[in-house]
Amino acid sequence: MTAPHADLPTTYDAAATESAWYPQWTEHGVFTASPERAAAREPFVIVIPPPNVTAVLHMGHGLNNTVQDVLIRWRRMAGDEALWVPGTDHAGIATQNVVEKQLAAQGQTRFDLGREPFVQRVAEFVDKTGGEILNQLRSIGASADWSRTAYTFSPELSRAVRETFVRLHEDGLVYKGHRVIHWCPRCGTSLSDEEAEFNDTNGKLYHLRYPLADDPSQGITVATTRPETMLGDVAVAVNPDDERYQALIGKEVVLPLNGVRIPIIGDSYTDPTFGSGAVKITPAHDANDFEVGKRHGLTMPVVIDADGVVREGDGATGRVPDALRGLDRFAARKAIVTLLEDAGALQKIEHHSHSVRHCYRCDTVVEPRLSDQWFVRMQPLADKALAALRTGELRILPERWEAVYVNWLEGIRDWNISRQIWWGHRVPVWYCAASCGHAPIVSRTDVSACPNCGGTVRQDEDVLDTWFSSWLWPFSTLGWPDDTPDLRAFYPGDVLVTAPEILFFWVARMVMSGCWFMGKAPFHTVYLHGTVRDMQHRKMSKSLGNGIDPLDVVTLYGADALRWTMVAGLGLGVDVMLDHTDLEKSFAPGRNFCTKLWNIGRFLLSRVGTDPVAPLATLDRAQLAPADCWILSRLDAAIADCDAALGPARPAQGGRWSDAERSKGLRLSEYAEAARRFVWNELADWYLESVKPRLAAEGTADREVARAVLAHAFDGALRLLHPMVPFITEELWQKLPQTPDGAFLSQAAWPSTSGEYAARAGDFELVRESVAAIRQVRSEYNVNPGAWVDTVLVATGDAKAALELQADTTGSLARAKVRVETANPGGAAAQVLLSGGIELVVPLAGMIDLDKERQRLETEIVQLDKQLTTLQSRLSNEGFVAKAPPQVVEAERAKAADWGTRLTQLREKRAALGA
RNA sequence: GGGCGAAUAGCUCAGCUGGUUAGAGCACCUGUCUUACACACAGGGGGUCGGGGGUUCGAAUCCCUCUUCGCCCA
Repeated sequence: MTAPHADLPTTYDAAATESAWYPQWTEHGVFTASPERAAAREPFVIVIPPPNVTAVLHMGHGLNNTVQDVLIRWRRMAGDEALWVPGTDHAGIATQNVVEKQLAAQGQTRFDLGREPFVQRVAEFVDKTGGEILNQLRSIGASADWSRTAYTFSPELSRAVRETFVRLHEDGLVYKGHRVIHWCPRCGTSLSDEEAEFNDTNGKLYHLRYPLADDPSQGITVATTRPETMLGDVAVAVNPDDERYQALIGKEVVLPLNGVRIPIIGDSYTDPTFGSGAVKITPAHDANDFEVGKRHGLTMPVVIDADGVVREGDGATGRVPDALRGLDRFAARKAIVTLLEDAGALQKIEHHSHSVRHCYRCDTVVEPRLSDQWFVRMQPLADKALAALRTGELRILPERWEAVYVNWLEGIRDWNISRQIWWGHRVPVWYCAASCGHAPIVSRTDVSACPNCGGTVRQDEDVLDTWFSSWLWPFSTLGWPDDTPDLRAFYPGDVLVTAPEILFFWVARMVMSGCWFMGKAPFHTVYLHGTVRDMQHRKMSKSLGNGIDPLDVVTLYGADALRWTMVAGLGLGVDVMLDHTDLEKSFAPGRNFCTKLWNIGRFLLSRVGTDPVAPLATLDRAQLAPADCWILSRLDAAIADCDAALGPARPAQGGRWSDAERSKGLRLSEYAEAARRFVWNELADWYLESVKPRLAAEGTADREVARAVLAHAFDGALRLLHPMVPFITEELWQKLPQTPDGAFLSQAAWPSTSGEYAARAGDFELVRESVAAIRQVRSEYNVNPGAWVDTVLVATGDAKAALELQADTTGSLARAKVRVETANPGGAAAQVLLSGGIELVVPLAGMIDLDKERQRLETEIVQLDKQLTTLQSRLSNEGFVAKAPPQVVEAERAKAADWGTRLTQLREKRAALGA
């Protein structure tokens, strides 16, 4: 027999397939959404978490974007107008850092270039190297709508940022504040609370003794982790309820080293149980001290500058001894400790582990700094974001993150949005250079002259936090503030897929901005996936060197294998563990799955051929074999399982999640397993094997039925798998005889259940059970795998008829000559009791070991007897019968009857074998 | 320091509102190159559901407590 596709290689060539299909999809606009079409069907919208424009793809991106692609491909097939908006953000601090490093290599700083040329240089750098990650996403199959690629620093999105700033200012939510903020001396900018991350640090607690001004023989001891700030102390605070210190409130102490006299004050901020119970107050260098300072009207001398260097700043004249001036803050700490020790002011040093804020971009220890910054008043925004969750407009999966979200929003603090860098959206505020008295001008358009005096103006030097542009992403990418067709069709979106790390940075803020500016949350579901980790459960990172380059994986194993590995391992909120030292171990299962799928395809194409197959609907139902009904019912089950694992795609009613739906769906690993089980364990292991003889019977009507059912079942399998492994499924689908010319699996319909075959699936289950039992006997008796064995199935009635009809199938699957009888022939044989009273008899001439047979029966009898005893004691428990639901009692009774019958039969068999 | 969560087979995890003979994938053991696939097929072993109490006719599932981990926030 010459097979039409016999020339297909036995293993799948991922590289060739991937490079062939991706361009086909894009050329035919498969990924391009249309607002017009969205009028007639449900839109389904995902916006990408924009990677930094200079980022390169890592495993975290691989995971994140695979998940998004699975969802968007699923909904595209399901008939939604699917839109996945891709893009990047300009990553103010990170990108500026990169270019500054380049300059530093030439011995230059940005100040050598000046602001305009520097910004120009960064823009050129981004033009030249930026956005590469979007190309990399294509190589893992991302089906984003590239025609809508967005960038937070584009003119369009910049306009949205400016609109936002001005509108919030008009709403009274943007204001300029003077307070202690987080400052990164290395980046030279302020940071938001979220950008200043806590790191646990083994530090020291220094106990310093400050002598009383009017009696230096007495003093008060303060405990501090930052002795270098003592130069800027303006008070010592004690708790007013602390009896140890009450008498000292109102007295003055003298600061060692600079001789400044400062008061002892009472403030309940002081924790009597911490350290000595007295704390030094340095309002310019600690956010809490700043609040204390304000409450008590204290001065705020600055003794550390923007570079983290100790010197006399505002209000600090005479406070910094010559020996300390110009020292870096950490060098100054050492020097001051020595000086204090020499002065007898250092009482003791304790080990003290505490959390210290670090810059999330460069890991430098954050310096609290007193400065003027732009802030967003968050309370009104947070209220709306909380309401969105509470009303069910928004849900977060896994649900436990909802508590974290609520907790953060309830303790919301104002957001410092100004950054003292150059790469970013400049604050749209102008000041009259002539100081004519005109208030700062907050404007949507550039201002060139003071509206009051007509004099020149200067624009605020600061730029805005990058997150201040990305929090607009779900609508700025659709054209906002203009009322565009895209915005009308695609806002609000559906699902946001990201990692828990940016729940506050980005997700919560997007909800706020969406609710505030658009009146609706930007999505109904937040899906927070796990983290990619190595085998020691460490996060993959460049610095640890434990990363895996997704592009290496694509080269070695294919994009589909990468995607499969991600999705199959992705329980809800569960981390994905990968071995960076052994890619084979990590990705072989994905590749193996693809190979399996490929070989099913090869088999099908070689045996089914390319001749047209009858559509399933045209087949005479009476012609369907039991195996046909079985596999079609299994396909139904797989479809139902996949749907249940993935969906619902959106809330059923009124855009609000009901309690029943709220936690449902997005179980990607369950989806993967349901599809895998169907393809591998049902279609390949059973149906395909059972259908071989039928396909070999050239020219028969039954062959045509088998061809049609097999082609249909595989078609369904490919559809179910496509969102996960798009390349190989498209390649195989294109080869199926029933695939229409010019169609793409990427656009084919997601399958739906027929519900038609389940009732007739049971007959083939008899075969499966028989075959499994025969194989087990063969294995136990070490029957030569190639040898055919005689077997007898003992059954009556419908079961007998069904087994007779399928005797050949059973035989070919089990390598057995199968007879079906109404009575047990007896004699020396291996005997197995199947369900429904059916018996399997395998008379292995000369091989039967009676002891072994007795042992097998005995083992089963003992087990069943034990279980039946437990069951019967439950049934004889009056409490159980009286209080358990009737259907439960009924089910247990039926089970007991069933087990009882079986136990009797087993005992009869054993008796027949003799003692 | 405050809050949230998790502990189920060697590993990663399912097991929803209490009633199954406690499951899956991978790993492991045995056999097999059976003409789609050894990146495979067939068979098999493996868990007193972290410890201790309690509620209940009945607990992996609910409550308390202890232990150990993780995450978020200050």
